[in-house]
Formats: sequence, C-alpha cells, structure tokens
Amino acid sequence: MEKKLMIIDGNSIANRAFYALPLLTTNEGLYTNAVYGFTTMLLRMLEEEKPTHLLVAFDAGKVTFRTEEYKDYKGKRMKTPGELSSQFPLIKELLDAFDIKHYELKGFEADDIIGTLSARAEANGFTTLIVSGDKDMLQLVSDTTTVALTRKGISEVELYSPEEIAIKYNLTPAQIIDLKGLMGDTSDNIPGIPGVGEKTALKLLHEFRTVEGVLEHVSEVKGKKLQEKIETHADDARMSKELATILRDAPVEVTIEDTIYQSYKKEKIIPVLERFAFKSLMDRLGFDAVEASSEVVQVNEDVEFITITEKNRDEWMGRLTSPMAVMVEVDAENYHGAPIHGIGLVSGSTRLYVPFEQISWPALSEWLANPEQQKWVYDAKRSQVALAWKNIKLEGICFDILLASYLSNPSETNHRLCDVAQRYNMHLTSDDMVYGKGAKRSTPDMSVLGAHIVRKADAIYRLHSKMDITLKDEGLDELLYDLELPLATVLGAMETRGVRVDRERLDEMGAELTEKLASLTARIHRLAGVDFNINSPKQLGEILFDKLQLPVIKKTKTGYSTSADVLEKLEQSHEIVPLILEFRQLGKLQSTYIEGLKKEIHEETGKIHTSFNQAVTATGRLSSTEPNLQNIPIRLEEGRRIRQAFVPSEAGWFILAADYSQIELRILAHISQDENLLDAFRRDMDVHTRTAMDVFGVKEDEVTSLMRRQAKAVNFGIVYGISDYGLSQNLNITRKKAAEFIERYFSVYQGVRQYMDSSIAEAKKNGYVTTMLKRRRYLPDINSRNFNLRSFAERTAMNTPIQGTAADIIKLAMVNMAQRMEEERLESRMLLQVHDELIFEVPEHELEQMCKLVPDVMEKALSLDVPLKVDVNYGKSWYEAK
DNA sequence: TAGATCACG
DNA sequence: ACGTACGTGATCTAC
Repeated sequence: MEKKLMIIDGNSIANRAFYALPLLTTNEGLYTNAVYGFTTMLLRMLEEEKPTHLLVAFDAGKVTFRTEEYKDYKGKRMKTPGELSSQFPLIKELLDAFDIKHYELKGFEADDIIGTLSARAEANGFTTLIVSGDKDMLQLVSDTTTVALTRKGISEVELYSPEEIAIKYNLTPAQIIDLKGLMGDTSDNIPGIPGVGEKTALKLLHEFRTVEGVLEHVSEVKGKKLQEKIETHADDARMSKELATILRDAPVEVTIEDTIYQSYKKEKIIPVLERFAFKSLMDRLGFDAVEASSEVVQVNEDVEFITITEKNRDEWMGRLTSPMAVMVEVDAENYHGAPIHGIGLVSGSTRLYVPFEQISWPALSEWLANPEQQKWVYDAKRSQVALAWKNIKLEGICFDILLASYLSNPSETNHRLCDVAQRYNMHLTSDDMVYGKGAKRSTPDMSVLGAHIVRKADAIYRLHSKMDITLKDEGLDELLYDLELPLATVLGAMETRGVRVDRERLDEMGAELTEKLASLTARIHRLAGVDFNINSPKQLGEILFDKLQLPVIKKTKTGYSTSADVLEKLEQSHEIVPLILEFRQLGKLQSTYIEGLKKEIHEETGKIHTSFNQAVTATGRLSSTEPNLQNIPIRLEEGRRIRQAFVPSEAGWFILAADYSQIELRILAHISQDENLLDAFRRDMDVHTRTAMDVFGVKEDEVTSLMRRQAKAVNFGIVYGISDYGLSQNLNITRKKAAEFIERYFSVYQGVRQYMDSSIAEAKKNGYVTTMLKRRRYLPDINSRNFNLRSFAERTAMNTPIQGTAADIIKLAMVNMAQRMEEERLESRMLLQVHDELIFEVPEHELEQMCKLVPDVMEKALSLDVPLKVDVNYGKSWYEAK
C-alpha cells in the first residue's frame, strides 16, 4: 500500500482560519473560530487525501535559531492577539481527541519540523503532502512532495507540484528561497533588497538562477539604480536567503512511524466537539449530536414513573418531598386560562406523573401551595399563572431553569428546556418531537405524554445543581434568588389580575377611525389618479417616486424607502404626502391598538392579560406580548386617547402612574462619577437645559428651545453610545456639526468620556459588561476586525450597563412594592410596568397613601450618589393619569 | 417567513 | 474608509 504522509502547518492554518472567520464564542466564553476553521480544514483534507501518516507541526515560542542569528527576525510582526493564542491549546486538545500526533520543537519553527520530516519521508519512499498558508513551503516541493496552499482564507487549497511552480513562476522549488532572499518578507521582517519586489526578483532569477548568481553578475543587471541597490544590500540578500531556508535536518525526535494515523474514535471526539459547540461538525460527521456522547445522561422512553390515579394517590402522598422538580405542562403558548396536560414530579428516584384529571388532588394542592416545600421549575411564572387560572396556588419556587439560563446569557434567544439540557451535556427529547410542529401539532397518548413530562421534570432536577454552580461562578446567584425569582411571582400576579379595558370606548374610537381612514383613502387615490394599497410600501413607492416623480431620499434593500422620516422631508413637495402620513398614523391606531386590543380582551374576565417576558431582552428589561402593553401610544394626542380605554376594574377606583425621572442619566451620573452630571442632579436641574448651558456656553435664561432640543438629543445619544452619524440623523444636521456637539459635550463631561472608554475596555478585557446588580451581557464582537460589528459592540458596551441598571432598579422596586402592599394590607393592585414606570389601580381611600408610598419605595430601591426622582399622577383612566 | 414600518421606553 | 443611534413587539405585504 502506498504510504502517504500529510503534514499540517498548525500555526499557519490556525492563523488563516482566525483571520478568515468571524470571532466565534461558546457559552463559556471560549473563542473558537480558529479551532473551527482548523477542524474543517483537517476533516476535508483527511477525507480528500486519506493519509496513512499524519502530523501537525507547531512553532515553539518566540526564540529560534533564526532570532539568534538575526535579532529582528519576525520583529515587526504584530503580536498574536489573545483571542488567537488562547485557541492553540484547544486545537491541541482536539488533535489529542482525534488521536493525531502533534509536535513542536524548542528553538525551531514548524517549518523546520516539516522540512525535516518531509526529507525523511522522501528517503523512505513516502509521498508527502504539506498543508500550509505560507508560500515559503513551496521550496520543499519535489516529485514526491506536494504542497497544498490555502486560498480565499481557508475555503480552498491549491496543490503545487514542481510543474505548477514552473508554470506559475518559471522557477524550481529551490529557487523559491532565492526569490525570498531578493524580495524579503515584510511579515517576517526579512529585509531582502529594498525596492525589489516579486516582478524584479523573478526577472533576476530567470536570468541568473540564484541569489549568488545575481550577486556575481551585478554588472550585467539592467538599470544603474538596481545595480547599486544590489551592491549595497548584497549581505542583506545573502542573510535573507539563509533565513528563508527551511532546515531539512533539525533534531526532530518524532519518527515517521510515530505519525501513523488510523482513525478517530467517536466517543473521544464528541465531548470535545460539544465543548466547542461545533454542532455543524457533529452533523457533518454523522453524529446525532447528543445521543452518542458518553457524558450524556440518557433519559429514555422507558423512563419509569408512577401515574397518579384516584385509587393509588393516597399511597404516593408521602413522596411529595422537598426539594422536588415540578414540571407544569401547559398546553398553549399563551398560558392565560390554558389547559394543563399534567404535572411531572421528580426527586431523586421518585418520579410521579399527575395527569390533568388528578390535578386537584388535595394533597398535591396543599403541597404546591406550601412555601416551605421547595420546588425547582422551568418557567416559574408560566407555572404559577397557569395554575392560578385553575385556582391552584404554587409557592416555594426556589429555582427556575429558564431564568437561570437567561441570566447566564441574556443574548441567547433559545432557552428551551431541551436546549439548555444539551448545553449541560444532557439529552432531552424536544417538545416538537413529542407534539409535532405547526399544523401537525397534536397531543400524544397519555403514556407518551406522561413519560415526556416526567422526563422534563427529571431534566430540571438534574440541571439544578449544575446551573446553581454555574450561577455562583458567574456571580449571578443573588440576582436570581433575590430578584428575578421573587419578581416572577409579582409579574405573574399582575398578569393574572389583568387590566380592565373599556370595549365601548374602543368601539367608538374605532368607528371614528374607520370614517377618517375611508375619507383619507379616497383622497389619496384621487391625488394618485389610481387605486392602490397604501399599506404596501412597494406600491406606495411606485406612486410617489415613479408616477409622481418625487425625489428619492433613501432606499431600502428592496426598493424605495417610504418611512416617516423620508415622507416628512417630502411633505412640501406634494399634497398627497401629508395625507399618507396621516393614513399611516391612523391605520396603525386602528389595526394595532383598536382591533388588536379588542381581540385580546379575555372572554371570562373582560380584561386584558398581557404576558411579561422575563427572559428575552439582552439588557435585563422586561418585554410584553399578547398584547404588548408597553407600547400604548402617548407621544401624539390622537394615539394617546387609546389610554382612555384603560380603566380601573372596580367602580370608584383610580389609575395611578409613577415614573422615574431621567433614570438613565442619573445612573450615568452615578457610574461615571462625572462632576457636572452629579451636580446637575443634586441641584435637581432640568438636565437637558443644563447640558445646553454646558455645551453652548450660555446662562440658564439664555437657553433657547432649539438649544434644549439639541442638548436633549445629545443626551439620548450619550446613553445609546453616541456616534456623530446617529446624532446627525436624529437632529437633521450635518455629521460635522454633530461631531462638534459631541466633542463639546465630552470636553465638559470628561467623566462621561472616561466611563465610555472604560466600559469598552472592560468589554474587551472580560468579554462582557455588567450592570450594578452584576447582570451580564457578553459582547463577542467587541474585538472583531469588522468595523460594523465592533462599533455595534462598543455602543452596546456603553449602553447596556445604563439600560440594564435601570432595569435592575425598577425590578427591585417592584419586588419591594409588592411586599409593602402585602404587609400594609393594601387593596391597591400593581398592574403594569413600562420600563421606567409602574401603573396601579387604587381605591379612593388609598390614594393619598399610595401617592406617598409608591415614589418612596421606587426612589429607595437602590441608593445612588444622586437622588432618584419619581413623579406620580392619577386619574379615572390611564389617559388621565398624566 | 422576511422586511418594512411604527408604537413605546 | 467603513455605515449606525440602545432596547423591544405587532401588523402588513409580498415572496
């Protein structure tokens, strides 16, 4: 059998891969892009070349015999970034798992190992393939040695035999050394002859064959200047050639027989691929991601569990212990009033399934309601709310897999139990597998269903200890136990309570809107001269920019932009434009807020029950869905009237709204310790006016409304992580002018500038930024070489600690507020949270008390170096609470 | 199902 | 030089 040796230039391929691929990060913060690129390359070459012997050569440190000879060798080379150097141990770990020999030799480069082994291979009748990204390797090519050079990053390789080198350069492999001797190599800081590039060098070599030949025949070289240069740099050329020469007899201890390659063992490589999160590679190798893994906990179809029935339930009562994993399986995405399939209960070897029919088993209800009995769950709020609709109390929740997963990485969008399990090396059948997806969704037989629910409870039970440790390591345990978990209960109560909506009021407004929209539609069609769908940006664009020939301000991927900021610039150009803007505005109100809200009024309660999502935003804020009650109109009067429909659920009660004033800028003042900003808030000044005074250098009474408006935009920009372009867009001014504003801002608010810089530096160092309560956000793009990705990450690094701390504070206030209301036996109810404000419904006799208590609790939620300020208002509807 | 648009903080 | 403000969710159209 043919003996075939493949030698991979480890450093070279890892380098290429690193710069060719975006910086990938695993959950645990490992950088893996070079490992990934290296591995794909390795697998491809294994498949295509099927070597019998295989070795990966690495450089060993900086000092080599070449640096001894020439101290500037590789002198100007950029330092290897930490994100890359951290990946070399990972590559070696992966090679070990594949049972692939790797080798490095102190004092020598990978090149010399490759040169030496390929020479030995030749002598022993091997064919050899060298894989590298470095053209220098071409000097090793012979009839039996081929070099594969990477192209286009690492996605392709080009094979070089002596013939190919002859075709491409008209040189022999040995002359590659002379080529470099003449040209030098800036990346290795090899001087060569200045002014001689590839073209001149090739010409010279075609004529004189070698560096020595060129030097001997200097007088024959065409061009006086070139002659002089060669003469003055003759020594450089000789030394460069020497430096470029790869050793063929380095003291390499590895023998060719050591490099024999059989094949890899599945069990050995899967844990490594999993650790690096190389899902696509697992697929490619035909591994079922998890099943094959040795560390995977198998929870099989035939999991043993007891199904609770009327008859047997008394004998299992004693198995309801503490702590216990509880899986409340709700049969709908929207859990309000949703059916419950059943409950899975697991603790150690106890595995119970309580089917729907037994859900009101008194012993269970009592156990569920007992706060002393500790429960671990997945999605505390969903479990509590779904049970609350069935009048079953669930208390004593002391761990939530969903919230824990979210806190570990709030940027992750997927926190399904089966996927969380996978991240911790466990396998769990997904809900999609059991229920089917989309139209095929159905409920399986009870035995299958029960097994699945018990498996989920089992996964919760097993995940708990692992995740608890992870959270403690990340310093996120207090955030979970003291804030997010108690908050889940508070939110659940708010959602279950719901908000009363006056359907008749919505109907009235809807009727008015229908009329106005019909009239607008007719007028727009008349002006356009044709009937078309005004809601279609495509059709609208054609009317405005083709038919009516209005100037194109902005384009989108798909065609003309017709967004509001574009139309506002065209308002004067044609009388159709303001009508379209009005149509858009009213259409939005009609479809999203009138029709949309009416659909969400619950049949049984006559109220709207939103869901606050506690595990979606990357910053720690909540979000609200079905319906979104955090974006009810307020800025424009027509829309604001929608709030007239939000009313108290008891006769004679009031809606009370309390909002933090300038909370984000106050937080910025605190964390940046900027003296000007601290001073502004300590004096309780209007912060935008103060900024105008500072930026424009005027006295308080000289601040015009334009100056204040611009200062306000600057303040917003600061919080968002400012850029001159963004500010220029917002204020409709030139970028230069915007840059000037920013410069003037930072020259006054130097502490703020320092904060921005330090926040970015922190992200670069740690890979994440944190809020005051240690909430984390990872920013894997912070060191990207892609300008856009990096800039985005930088702005995020500036914004997230501010926005996230604001989220921390209002969440604290909510938990404290709920506790105070309970302690003081208040009838008032917390209804909604809208990022910086809380909405309550309040009986008249508690108005006075609540108007003091709510701001008091909110202002004291967290102590900063500036006071927190809360404004309170109340009225007969949300509209009037202003 | 993606993209454009627009509602909120 | 690069092309953007930070964070969301709902609706509509067109593929």
